[in-house]
Amino acid sequence: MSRPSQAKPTTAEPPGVSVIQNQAAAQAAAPAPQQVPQLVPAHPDAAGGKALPPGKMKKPPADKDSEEYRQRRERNNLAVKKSRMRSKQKAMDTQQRVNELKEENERLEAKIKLLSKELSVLKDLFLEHAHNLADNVAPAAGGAEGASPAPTGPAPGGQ
Amino acid sequence: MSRPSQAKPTTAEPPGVSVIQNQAAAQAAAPAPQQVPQLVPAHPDAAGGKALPPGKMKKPPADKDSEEYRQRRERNNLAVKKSRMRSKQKAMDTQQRVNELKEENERLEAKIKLLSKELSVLKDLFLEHAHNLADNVAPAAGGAEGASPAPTGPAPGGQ
DNA sequence: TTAAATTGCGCAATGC
DNA sequence: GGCATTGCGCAATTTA
Repeated sequence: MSRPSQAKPTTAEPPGVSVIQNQAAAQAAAPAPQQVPQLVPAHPDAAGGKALPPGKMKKPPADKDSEEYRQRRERNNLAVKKSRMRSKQKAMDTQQRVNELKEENERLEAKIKLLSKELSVLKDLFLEHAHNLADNVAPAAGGAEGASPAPTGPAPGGQ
Repeated sequence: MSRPSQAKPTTAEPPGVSVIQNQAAAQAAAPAPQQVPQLVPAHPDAAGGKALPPGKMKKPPADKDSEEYRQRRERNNLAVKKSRMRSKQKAMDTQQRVNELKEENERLEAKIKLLSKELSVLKDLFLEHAHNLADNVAPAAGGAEGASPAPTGPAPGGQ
């Protein structure tokens, strides 16, 4: 799970409240409040003059103590959480979709099987009838003409 | 791939207190050294005397300078990467599966449509033939011979 | 230009 | 004891 010391309500915390402050508060009773070691990376622009539209370089490295910095961080943390939740939800939805589609496919296959069977039966009937006609109408073959029902057809219709 | 030299300040924290720890992330492609304060919960054993099985408490606070610590971290980072890659791969596979199933679905539906049509045609032929029989056979009670229309069937080929 | 969303990454807790 | 998962925060990037 996550950090035990961090009380993380499912609902988003009110804007303007820092998580770090929450944690600090959580152990406020404990002595020796620690201070954040702050390392500020060198300003990127130190190297060469950027060829950008006049007037503005990149960004100042964002002071960590800045109120605005904390605010941005917190907003981003929120956004990240949201994004991740969505991502997970989407994954689950996709999985579910797979299941649904699988089911649907089985349904369709069953239907195909049924239709095929029906078709096969009808075709057999046709053939049988055709044979009967042939036997009755064109009795060219010498022999009994009235007795040749041809009981079972050859079962046409593959698939 | 190997970690760039990460200068982590020797922030030795007193046991039993939360502290903000620095974290650095750097990539070869995107060199952007970041020093990120991270919250570390207090050592759990700090509170009261724990009644645990003999001889073993939980863990020593894991010296961040320790060689073994760095090794563990690095291994874990590797494992995390691997796990995440798998996770993403799985998600993509699932998505692909959805696509395949959708395709299959369409195929099946088309087939059903075709079979239905064939069936419909055959049934119509049957009906038509039945009518013809009724028309030809009913009025003349004599024999069942005479004109037998029975045009050649459309010979619907399955598949 | 700014704010939100996404993405890669490391840390730590926890599961196995 | 070690790898695998998971939640989380930071920061760089991308998108709107």
